[in-house]
Amino acid sequence: MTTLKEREVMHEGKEVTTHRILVVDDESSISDLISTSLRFVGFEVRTAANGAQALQVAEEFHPHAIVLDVMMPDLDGFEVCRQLRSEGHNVGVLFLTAKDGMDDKVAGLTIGGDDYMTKPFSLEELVARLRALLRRTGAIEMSVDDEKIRFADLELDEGLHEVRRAGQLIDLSPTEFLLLRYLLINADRVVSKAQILDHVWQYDFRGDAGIVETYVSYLRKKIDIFDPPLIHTVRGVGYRLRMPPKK
Amino acid sequence: MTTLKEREVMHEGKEVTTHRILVVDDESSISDLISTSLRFVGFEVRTAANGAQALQVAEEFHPHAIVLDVMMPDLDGFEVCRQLRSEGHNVGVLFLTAKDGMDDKVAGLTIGGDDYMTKPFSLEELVARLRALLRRTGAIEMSVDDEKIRFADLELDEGLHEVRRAGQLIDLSPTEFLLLRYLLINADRVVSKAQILDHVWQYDFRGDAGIVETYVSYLRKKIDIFDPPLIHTVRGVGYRLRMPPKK
DNA sequence: GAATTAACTGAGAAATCTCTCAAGAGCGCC
DNA sequence: GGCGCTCTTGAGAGATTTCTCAGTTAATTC
Repeated sequence: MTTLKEREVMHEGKEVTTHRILVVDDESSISDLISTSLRFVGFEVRTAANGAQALQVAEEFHPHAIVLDVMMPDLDGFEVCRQLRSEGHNVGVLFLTAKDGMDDKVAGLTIGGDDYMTKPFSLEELVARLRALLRRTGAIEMSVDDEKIRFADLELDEGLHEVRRAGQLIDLSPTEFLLLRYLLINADRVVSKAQILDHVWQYDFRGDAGIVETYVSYLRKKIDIFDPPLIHTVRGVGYRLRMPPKK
Repeated sequence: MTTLKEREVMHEGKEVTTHRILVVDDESSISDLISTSLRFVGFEVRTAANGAQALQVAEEFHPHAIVLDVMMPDLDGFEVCRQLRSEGHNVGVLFLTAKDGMDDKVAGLTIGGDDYMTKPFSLEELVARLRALLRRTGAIEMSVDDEKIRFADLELDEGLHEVRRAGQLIDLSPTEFLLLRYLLINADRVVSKAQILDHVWQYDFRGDAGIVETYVSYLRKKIDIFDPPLIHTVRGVGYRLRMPPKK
């Protein structure tokens, strides 16, 4: 998962701002998972284990965005958010909610530039949503073109959530979309099925890598019926998006 | 197996950083095997026999990467990793897992720049993966060119997992790839079949050296149908990659 | 040059990996 | 609840890879 790094390389020469993200969750396994992931794609990350601490850290860290668990022992996420806002922190928040129980309270979370995801989530999606949030709240300025990932005649638009091959619109399921996105971000590089599983599927997925094969198969039927085929298997290693090699 | 040394020679004049690797495994036979191997290719190695000790050693040794057995009597590998990360050690981890029994827990191991291998593994592969990990986590800065090993008109690209002879792409099986890599790393030097067996095959392989002959034969059919032949037999001793001697 | 030893190669069995398909579970929507 | 859609899982066919073995060829020794 090297999204930001990728962009840094693509834009070499340009100055690249590193964005500060505050991750707030009382389960350390979750906040570790998230912060490791975000650090790796190039964000600067600070963590807090509860609401009070979150307010404290935000004070001096001035994050560009916050990943905030709704359910916490002391202040809940909503309260933390309210206090921050009232103190003038105008920061985008990506709420994390448990799957069930509070569908009602969740309504209204996205009215500002904010967003929310239910646990468990996929790390690919977390990064994508976080980046979208930074864009909406103005922390990142991006041209429309920056929202597109291109490879050969394949084009994935994150903003529009659209995929085109040779200009032709292709309808993908959410998982297919994430999978293709991951392959595109790692274009030309071999990614193992384990990597795909870890990044594209929800972090608590306990099935085996067979599902990746199935989805690659779906994807091929949708985007690789064109010429040339772009998804290549590297036997015993993984998959790779590439132009067919000039033999 | 002298990869790093090789590079040091290639880059003579340049200062070469030695990387610190922490090896953590409770079976001393394994950690000896690994640490001997890594020391030989030029890393600085420290070992720990359990999780608690690993944390302790990491504290003062500040490794660039950790080779970490998942299954250990006290803290398991995941926990060790979590504690390290939460203490701010931003270090890449190469997890070692037993072949069976924990396919489920394996999910999540490749988050960030991390990677994992199942026991038993091949030492060649361990080194290759470890180097890839150092590259990904930024502990080594490498140009794209450093990922290529060249000899004559033969070119092996580790990042792309590709081999070309005279510019022409050649498809190799995983074992063939590792074997060629080993020969390339030791270009111009004679390597015995025993050495090849020890480095390229899994460390618990119990077959005889005949298999090396078979694989050299496969390799010749794929890369040495060109002129000049590069894989030469040194009768009674081993094999050697070289330009044919001008008689 | 005959005997001996080492290396090469082809064939085939076994193991592994990949792809595809299809049945079934889960979910949201009407 | 019923319907349609997506996702999951498992099974089986097919392809590739790995390994062993044995006959053949090549090099070395005497």
